[in-house]
Amino acid sequence: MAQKPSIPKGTRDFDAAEVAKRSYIMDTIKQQFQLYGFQPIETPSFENSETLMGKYGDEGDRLIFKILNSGEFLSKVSDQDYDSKSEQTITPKISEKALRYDLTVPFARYVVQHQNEIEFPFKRYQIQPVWRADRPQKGRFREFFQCDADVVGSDSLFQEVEFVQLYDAVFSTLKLKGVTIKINNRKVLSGIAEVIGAQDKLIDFTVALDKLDKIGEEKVKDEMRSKGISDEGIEKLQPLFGLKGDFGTQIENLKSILSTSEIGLKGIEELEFINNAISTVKLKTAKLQLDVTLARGLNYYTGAIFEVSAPEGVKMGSIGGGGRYDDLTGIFGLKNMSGVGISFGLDRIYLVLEELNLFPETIADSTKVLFINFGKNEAMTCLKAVTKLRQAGIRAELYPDDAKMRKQMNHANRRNIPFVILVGEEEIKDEKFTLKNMVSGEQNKLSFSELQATLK
RNA sequence: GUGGUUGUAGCUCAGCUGGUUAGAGCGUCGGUUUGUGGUACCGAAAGUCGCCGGUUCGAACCCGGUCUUCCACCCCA
Repeated sequence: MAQKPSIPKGTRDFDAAEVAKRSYIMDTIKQQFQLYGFQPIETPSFENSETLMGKYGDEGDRLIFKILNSGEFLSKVSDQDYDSKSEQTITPKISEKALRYDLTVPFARYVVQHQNEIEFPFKRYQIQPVWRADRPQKGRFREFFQCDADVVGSDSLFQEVEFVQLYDAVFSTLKLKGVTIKINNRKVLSGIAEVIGAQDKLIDFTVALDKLDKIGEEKVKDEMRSKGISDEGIEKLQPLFGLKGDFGTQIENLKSILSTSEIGLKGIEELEFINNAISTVKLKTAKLQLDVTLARGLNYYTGAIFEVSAPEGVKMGSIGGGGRYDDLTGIFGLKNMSGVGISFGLDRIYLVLEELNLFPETIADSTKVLFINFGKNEAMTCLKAVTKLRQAGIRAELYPDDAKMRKQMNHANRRNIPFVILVGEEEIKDEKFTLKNMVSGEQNKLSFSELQATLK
């Protein structure tokens, strides 16, 4: 046997059942997006490198798939650059395009590029694959789908409120109960950094803080020290590590910690507004939780930060994330355009639904009736009937070969086709069809109109 | 990018401290049953033991490299 073909690391093939389950999730998300007034757009799978590079930090640049130029691209590299063997020097000279890494940056590019045609505030959704040159592991692939909804052109916090509702609506519709929508605010994090005298180390500080529940208080402090945050600053953080309780209690504690920070108090005010609004309209099944250690996300979040974690007991990274980014389009030259958005991780939601057995049984609808093939003449009669049934909207097919009955019946079984029809010499003579129910085993000789009525 | 792990028939996996013709279950194909499936019984086909190299009289098994799988770290959906 020849060497078996394969697909690249971190990619997958999907069979019919998997496609059906994925569509079920996608359709649910799409339906809610539309219900909330978002319009679909699509962007190319690859962008100009400069659109993507530098938008996700150094770590992100490493994970972007670069596309090699066409033609004699090496001849454009000078001997000096070539000899340098420096990836950073050579890559831009041999690669001018890259696969999209997420949907947010291409969206920002889209908004800037089409700013004169867009009616603001602009609400769009986008469901497309993205690629990351990451090492695969649980719930992490090199090709995966993101389902994003974003609004640009409005500072209103009602947008944040609606996104919390949208998360709740989608997961409730998917019957995925007990998800936690974690929320934080970049301004609160900035305020804390300010209070401890580490404004300039905001990213290092937040990345360390984010690991609190994973590596524990002491190691977080170690990491902060190693990044150059002073001991007295870390001392001031102490109340933060013990921050517990419901939304309101945490808010009150934060107010005293941040009492001297204008920006911190602004962040608290925003969180309070969102929480109050959600308390008023109520969520169906999700929980909204304030998590001051939540600091993930990209360098461009400026206000709210969201992350959705799977119900307790399911080992899975976040199944959604998002936030407010005041300045994203600024990178592409369009100022004063605030945006906020969220993303659903389709592939991870799939794994969670699978693990909890939450997919409906009936999503994979296949052929309803299979005509058994007894030979050319009989098959011709069947073909006419198949054609008419299809015109009536009934999924019907004819077994293409006059194989042994056992084989044909087995085929119907394996594909879960609920009915077969047998047409032999006798049926042709009587102008009847023998319909067999593959579940009960019962069978009847019917006229075509009776047949059609039964299958309808 | 770092560390660990996995690879044997179409699928899931056995295979002892290296030792003759590498096994099982499921599936496939054929038969019992030439127009009646799911059950049962009988039989058959099917593997360069991931790939390349090394050690050895002898390698699925030991060693090195490489690819792949899965897991953790970094980071993230």
